[in-house]
Amino acid sequence: MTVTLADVAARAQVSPATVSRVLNGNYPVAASTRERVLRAVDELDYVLNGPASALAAATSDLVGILVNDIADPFFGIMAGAIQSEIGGPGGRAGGERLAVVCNTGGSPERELTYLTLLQRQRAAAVVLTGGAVENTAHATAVATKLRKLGEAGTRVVLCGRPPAPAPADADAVALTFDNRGGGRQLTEHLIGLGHRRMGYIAGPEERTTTRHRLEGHRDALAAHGIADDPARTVHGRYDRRAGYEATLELLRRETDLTAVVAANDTVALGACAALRDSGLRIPDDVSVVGFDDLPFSIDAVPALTTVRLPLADAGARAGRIAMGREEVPPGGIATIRGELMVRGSTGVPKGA
Amino acid sequence: MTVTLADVAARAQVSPATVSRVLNGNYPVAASTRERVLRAVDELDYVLNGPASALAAATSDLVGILVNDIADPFFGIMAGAIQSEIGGPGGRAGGERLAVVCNTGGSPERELTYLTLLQRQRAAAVVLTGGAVENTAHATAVATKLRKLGEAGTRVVLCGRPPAPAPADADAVALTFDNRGGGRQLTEHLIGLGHRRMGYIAGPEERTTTRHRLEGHRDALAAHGIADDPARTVHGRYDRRAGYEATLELLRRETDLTAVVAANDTVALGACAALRDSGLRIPDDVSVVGFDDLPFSIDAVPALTTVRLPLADAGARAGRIAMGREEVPPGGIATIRGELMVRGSTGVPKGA
DNA sequence: CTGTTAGCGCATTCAA
DNA sequence: TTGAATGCGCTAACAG
Repeated sequence: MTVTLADVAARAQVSPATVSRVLNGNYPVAASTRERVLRAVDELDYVLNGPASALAAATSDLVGILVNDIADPFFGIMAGAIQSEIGGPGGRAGGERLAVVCNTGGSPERELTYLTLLQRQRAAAVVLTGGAVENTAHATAVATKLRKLGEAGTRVVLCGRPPAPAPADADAVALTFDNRGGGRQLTEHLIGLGHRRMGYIAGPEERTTTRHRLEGHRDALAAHGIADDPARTVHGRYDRRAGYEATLELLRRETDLTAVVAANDTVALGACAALRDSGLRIPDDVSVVGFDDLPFSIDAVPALTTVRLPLADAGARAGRIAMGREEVPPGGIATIRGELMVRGSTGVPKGA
Repeated sequence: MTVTLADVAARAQVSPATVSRVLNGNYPVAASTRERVLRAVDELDYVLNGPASALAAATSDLVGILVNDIADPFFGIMAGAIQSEIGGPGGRAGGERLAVVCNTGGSPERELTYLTLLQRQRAAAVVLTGGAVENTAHATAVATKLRKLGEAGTRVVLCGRPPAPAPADADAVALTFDNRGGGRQLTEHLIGLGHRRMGYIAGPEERTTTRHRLEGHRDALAAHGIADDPARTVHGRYDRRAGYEATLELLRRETDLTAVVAANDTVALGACAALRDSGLRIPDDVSVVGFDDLPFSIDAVPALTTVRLPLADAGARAGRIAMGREEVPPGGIATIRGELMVRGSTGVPKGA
């Protein structure tokens, strides 16, 4: 039936252990012996049995990557970067690690379920990307789960997510984005241009990313003594449609907004469409800003003013840390700042 | 140390076999017994050992998804859809299945490597998305590998990729996009508007998707007696930058093009940027068309005329077929047509 | 450097 | 409906 290690050993006239050593390349093996083994492997077209290997070694070569939505480039870029760094050194089909991408859809239950599934697989590492759900019960459950994973030898890295609460501290490394600072920069840019009446399209409630970006916005308002009118904030999903509808809603509530601050670039695109469909010009009538600087943002017309997050770099770094190939930042936490990209979608307000 | 099946069995006062049966839900177990077992599982916080389970059962709950680039929404959307369909009941131990996303970057070697890795994991199914590399040696190698996977019980589905050559026929189901038809539609739309001098920005050579779309374009030209000037075709990667540069190159070669046909939407965006930077207006001076209808395409200004591919539907269907939850199309092959979306980026040529 | 010996934790016969 | 026994294929001590 299927070829096993023993078959290879027999053909190469060595013991199974030796074959294993050659395949894993972790022990010294005589060159001639290795040669013989590899030839046998080739001749028999042998493929290692992953599960058996994982069982015996008590660790697998799977790396879990949790994302909210893999169809969203924000996550796709990070996932791709992580995956590019988890491969091992071994050129041969040894040393390679597989990325298990888990789409949580932002659901706490699914997040937990996937974490359990990854625990079941004895994943070598787990990287959680993007904002966390802000729900104490859930946060605790996740932290507990992460601690258990860590205890079982799974390296845990948070990428673009704030550090988990205490119980997980010990193990989990966190690369977090400075969403608050980015939010502040964007709104300050607008204030600097002269804007005072700005609408804010926030992401879903109970999400750290949503809250931090919004807080940055409010920080900027407060710093400049601008009243924060609650009617100017609307919550919605992180997608184009939400941006479109939220913008219409904002316009309905207050017709003389001079700027719209969107929770991210995708939402901003929806906002632009809504403004355009409402007969408003960008930035002449209304300025728009996004967040993330996804690849398509520069191609919007006018190009989107936004905050660039180094998603690929962050993902790559998370991947290396997950593989123990990069030093853990001091305190296990690193804050990654965004960079304000001023482009055509923002200008001085109409009256100015 | 770690809790095992035996521990649960001891606590529930049953045999390990019974616990296994409860967990897999495939055998009849008395309700009261099941109750007791589940309670023990909970109390001990037991998590099944995936590798052990996979070893014993000779099959895992992993599903491989091969993509060229997970950061590209084209693949992200399909991957997400596939993943959403591979869970569900009918499965073992919880019924959940994990998606192993493999980024090949379009490299034949990596494609083969990942296929081997998936084979090693005893993956329950493998879905290959996107166009294939057109290289006889490689195609044969892949086909051989797919056959082996199929023989080992792994279900193989191609999604957005033409059927593999003969050796794999037997097992692999293929959901292929009608790239040729889509390409033809786009160019015919342009010809209908009066265009005669069209530049074509193709994807990388040796890719089925590239070839089919280009052939569709040429079919349309031929059908209307328009000469196919080789100087009007430029090859490049499937990204924005390639579109930008290829467009500049086309403009350099021939200054009076009235339209640019891009290999896909991403490339089209780059083309739009290049045209704009060259002082040309879309569609007044030059019309532009893309392919795929990715989410951002409708937000381009002007909105992109393109061919919509039902990526999510196709992915979902591929996922269901991979799980044996949907009937295989007759002959194992289904062709999925795209839909022409006429939008603002195309208009009558300048002279007309 | 290489072989021998034990399990890793679970699913599944076969009996009962 | 349940239990006892067997082995899935491999790795990791421990010798030699």
